[in-house]
Amino acid sequence: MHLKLTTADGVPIYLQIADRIKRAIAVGKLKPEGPLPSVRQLALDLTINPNTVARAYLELEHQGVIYKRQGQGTFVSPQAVEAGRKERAKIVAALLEKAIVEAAALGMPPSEIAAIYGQLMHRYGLERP
Amino acid sequence: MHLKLTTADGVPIYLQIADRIKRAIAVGKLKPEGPLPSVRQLALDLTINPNTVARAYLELEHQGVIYKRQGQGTFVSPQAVEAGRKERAKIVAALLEKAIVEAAALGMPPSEIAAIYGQLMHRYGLERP
DNA sequence: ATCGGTGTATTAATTCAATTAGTACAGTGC
DNA sequence: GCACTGTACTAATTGAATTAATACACCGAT
Repeated sequence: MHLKLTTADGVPIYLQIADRIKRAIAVGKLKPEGPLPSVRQLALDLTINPNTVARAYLELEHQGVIYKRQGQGTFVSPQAVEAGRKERAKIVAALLEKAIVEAAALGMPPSEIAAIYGQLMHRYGLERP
Repeated sequence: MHLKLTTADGVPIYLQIADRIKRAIAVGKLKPEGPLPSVRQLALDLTINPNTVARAYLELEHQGVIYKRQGQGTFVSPQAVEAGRKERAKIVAALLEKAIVEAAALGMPPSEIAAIYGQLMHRYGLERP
């Protein structure tokens, strides 16, 4: 488990850890049911506090990407990939909802919301095939 | 100019002031080219620091809702209503962009983004006529 | 049972941004 | 020059986020 952390470029350590692990799973470096380094071990490697690693793991557990067995260790969840997909959907839905609720609160007509949405999707090349 | 401020329900004073003034304009209580209370006067009324009022005015100026004449005072911009509309669009666009950029970064296919968007618009009854 | 491993809980130190205020400065017009 | 306008700069306060210290609780093998 070789993680490279950029010391404080603004992104919290625990989020960096969580992100690296999710990528490792997506790429296949970490396989379902495979063990993650222990909280203490990873903390030693990175010269940080065990609690910081624990927090990263907690984040991942909430996302359903990993699970823990008390006294034994932490493992990649069998449905890690699918869980990652659902988590993505949740994040995006929350952001979209925020925008839509704000628009509605400001009295913006649906047609205008749709127009802005369409422009943005187009700008980022996200046309439907 | 009677503003009622709920002391620290979490919303910053300067934002509350800006909001009240925008509503006053929208409702017609403040008319284009009409004067706003001076920074000092309003600060006295509200028993707060002039700089706090100034900050609220700065916010509104950035949004094109008011303008200042040095040494004379602050006035409602002629295009205040239209400016308010544009400001709304900017806010909503920024929020939507955040969501779309995040979705793209997470590798979510456009069809899925569109699906979530559609669901949300439907949930909030924002169908196009 | 106890040892060496696992994760957890509680609390505190630190840092950082946001908010507000104190105070002194600068422009305008009578 | 006086009385009014907004402005600049600095500092106090607060509150949330992040990280760490340290002590606790669980598991499995010896």
